[in-house]
Amino acid sequence: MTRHAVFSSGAKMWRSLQCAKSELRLDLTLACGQTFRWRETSEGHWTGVIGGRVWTLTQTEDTLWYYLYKNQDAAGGKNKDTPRSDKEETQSATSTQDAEVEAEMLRDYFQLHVKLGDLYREWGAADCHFKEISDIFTGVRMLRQDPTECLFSFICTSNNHISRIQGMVERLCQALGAPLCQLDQTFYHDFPTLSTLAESRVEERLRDLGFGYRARFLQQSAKQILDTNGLQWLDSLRNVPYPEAREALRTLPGVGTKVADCVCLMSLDKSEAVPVDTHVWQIAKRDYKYTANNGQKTLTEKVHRDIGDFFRKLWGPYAGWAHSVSAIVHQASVSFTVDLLLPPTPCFRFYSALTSRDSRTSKK
DNA sequence: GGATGACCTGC
DNA sequence: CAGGTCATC
Repeated sequence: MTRHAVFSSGAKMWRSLQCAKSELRLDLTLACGQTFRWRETSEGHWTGVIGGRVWTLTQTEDTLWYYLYKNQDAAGGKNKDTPRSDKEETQSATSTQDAEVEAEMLRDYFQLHVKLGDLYREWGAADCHFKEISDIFTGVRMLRQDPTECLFSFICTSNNHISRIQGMVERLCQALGAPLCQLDQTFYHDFPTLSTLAESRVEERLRDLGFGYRARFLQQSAKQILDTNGLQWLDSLRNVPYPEAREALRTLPGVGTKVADCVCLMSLDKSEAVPVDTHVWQIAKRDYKYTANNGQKTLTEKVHRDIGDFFRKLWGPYAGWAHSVSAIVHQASVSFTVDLLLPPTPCFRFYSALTSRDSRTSKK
């Protein structure tokens, strides 16, 4: 049986690329709520799917190491769109070329061309609140996710909590995604395709899997994309301006302001998109003395826009990236293990300030 | 525009 | 109630 790869036990099978921890922290980046499928399979080792392949990643101070598993071949020609004859030969022949392609996939997924250190300096200079948390939470980086996976994962997030979302996305892939490989006792699947998600049986199937009312949103959004927009539509939104992409997404059932902004930011290259939820709104009022729309009781469309504009003005064109660093403190209070918060103390101040505020408001 | 309530499920 | 969306008033 194939095992999850561990770095110390087979280093020669691993490949690497240069990447400082200050530019990328795997643990924070993969567990901060922007993606729901990565798991820490052993200490410091993260296993997940990129581009239809299963990867295990780990890192040392200046290096990102990766192990790429071979997909189990679906015996009996189940894989209809990959004629195997010449593909396998070229694959085994040119391993250095493969390595460059693989490294490029990772650079793309982690957007390593964006210099996070420079951005942190700019955000810290413009915003003292950011400066206070940035020393502890370095290397929090926006992923460039597959738009389909991002969209349908985030449709699952409405009125929901992280632990349940993770289970739902897991079951979604297991039930409807193409099998990739098995490692230890775990089966890895690709994210379902649009055409699979659009099948009419899908709603009932997902209801049985505990998706609730979101089951219909998922199926109908997939169907609407295929029927009225076309297979390439989602990907093509990478090439249009942020406001246009945002409004386009909002025509889909189950996609409102928040989900549209998440998809724009996390998969459609809109680094200025700031997903605004009630928590971000509280932060804006408490930490940034945000006073516009003071009388509003609910998160209206105008409040969304104004708060987004507020942070874009504060943080600049990569405001969405900065937002995710700031939001991670909230994540820490909900789902992170305490050791991530350990060494420096300022973080504890922030952390306890936050949790005490939360308990106060929730008791009200 | 803005406010309200229903909507699935589970910890 | 949970990191929301939709229909309705």
